[in-house]
Amino acid sequence: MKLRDTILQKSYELFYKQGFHDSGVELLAKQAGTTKRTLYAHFGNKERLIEEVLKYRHQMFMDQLKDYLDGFEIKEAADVATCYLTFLKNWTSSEDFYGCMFINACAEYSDAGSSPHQIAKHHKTEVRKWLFDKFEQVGAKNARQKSDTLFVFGEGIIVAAQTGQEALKLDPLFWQV
Amino acid sequence: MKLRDTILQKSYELFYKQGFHDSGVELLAKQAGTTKRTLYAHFGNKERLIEEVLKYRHQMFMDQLKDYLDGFEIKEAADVATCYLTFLKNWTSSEDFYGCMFINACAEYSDAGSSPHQIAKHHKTEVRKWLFDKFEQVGAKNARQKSDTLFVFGEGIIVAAQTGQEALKLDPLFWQV
DNA sequence: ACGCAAGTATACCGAACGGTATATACAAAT
DNA sequence: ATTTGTATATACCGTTCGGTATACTTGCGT
Repeated sequence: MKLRDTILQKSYELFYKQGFHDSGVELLAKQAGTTKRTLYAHFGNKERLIEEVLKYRHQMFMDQLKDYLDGFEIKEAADVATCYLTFLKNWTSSEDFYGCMFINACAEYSDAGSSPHQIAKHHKTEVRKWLFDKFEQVGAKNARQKSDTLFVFGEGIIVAAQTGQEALKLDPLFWQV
Repeated sequence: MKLRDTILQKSYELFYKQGFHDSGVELLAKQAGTTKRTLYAHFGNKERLIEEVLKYRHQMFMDQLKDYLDGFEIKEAADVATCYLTFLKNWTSSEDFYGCMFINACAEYSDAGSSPHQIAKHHKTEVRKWLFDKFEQVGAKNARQKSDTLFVFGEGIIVAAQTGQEALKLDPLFWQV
């Protein structure tokens, strides 16, 4: 694997676990098995590294989501919802779950003009769009309302898991309009 | 107003806008119109200040929620949901909204054993409990399921707003079981 | 065999970090 | 009138931050 990709991946892991401000460049380089000098040769500065890591994570997430959905037969609206929710369930209950990196990025970079915030917003917009397309593909009525409701609910599930809320009793049909 | 309370309030504002790691003690003191020496005399260290600020915010939030609900006549389950959702709507669309401070705290302190994380978890648990009580008070069926569904949905609305998702078309009856 | 790019190692920069020390000002309480 | 508590101002501690400079080594294509 290219060193650049190693830096990206290891930086992703550290940023995800420790947050952006709390992850120093010295440590980032060490985790990638390289030095600050090389890291700066590849990314220029920390801000650019963060941007690249977020784009890397976005691609990873969308690929995982698509791959997961390919394993199911999606025939109607209910399938989209259950599939997306089980995907999130698997993720949020996994060992190394520390919330959504993009939500975390917005928490650390509240300025809507900052690049981490913008990239995070873009990611969420893409997910929302993707859900809408899925509902449209199965010919669901009120696709926009269904997808937005499912999206918001998904965001809630992610955050509830991050804040340690367990044994949530949820209405399995909430998304039906 | 006591200086200690001024420090608490100003620290709350700075932490909320800039995050915890990015807010230095020097600046925190300056914003409160005092010095580091005095700040440390009151709170001992930054970690304790963060804890106090989070507890301060928790109290503020619960009070606001209760005050808001007192302005409505809650007769049935639907009233609880619409009231909570409009409360969130007002908040998330306000000028100085930078997400939920407790979610942000969990983003910066992913370690579940850290005090910011624990206080945040406690806060969410209290809100969840509060919603459950409200549904019970109006004699709603499946109060637990209703309250948890509403809670998760609320979390999603907060985060969706923070990540810049606009014009969400939501099913207004999602919470009905 | 050679040149050149890529990576390594290490020392260093100025600035900011959390935290402390010392010494002073001032108002209220006794 | 003196004590006491609270706040002030300022200088400083060691450490870490993001970022840079210099010099050395390695691997690969020609």
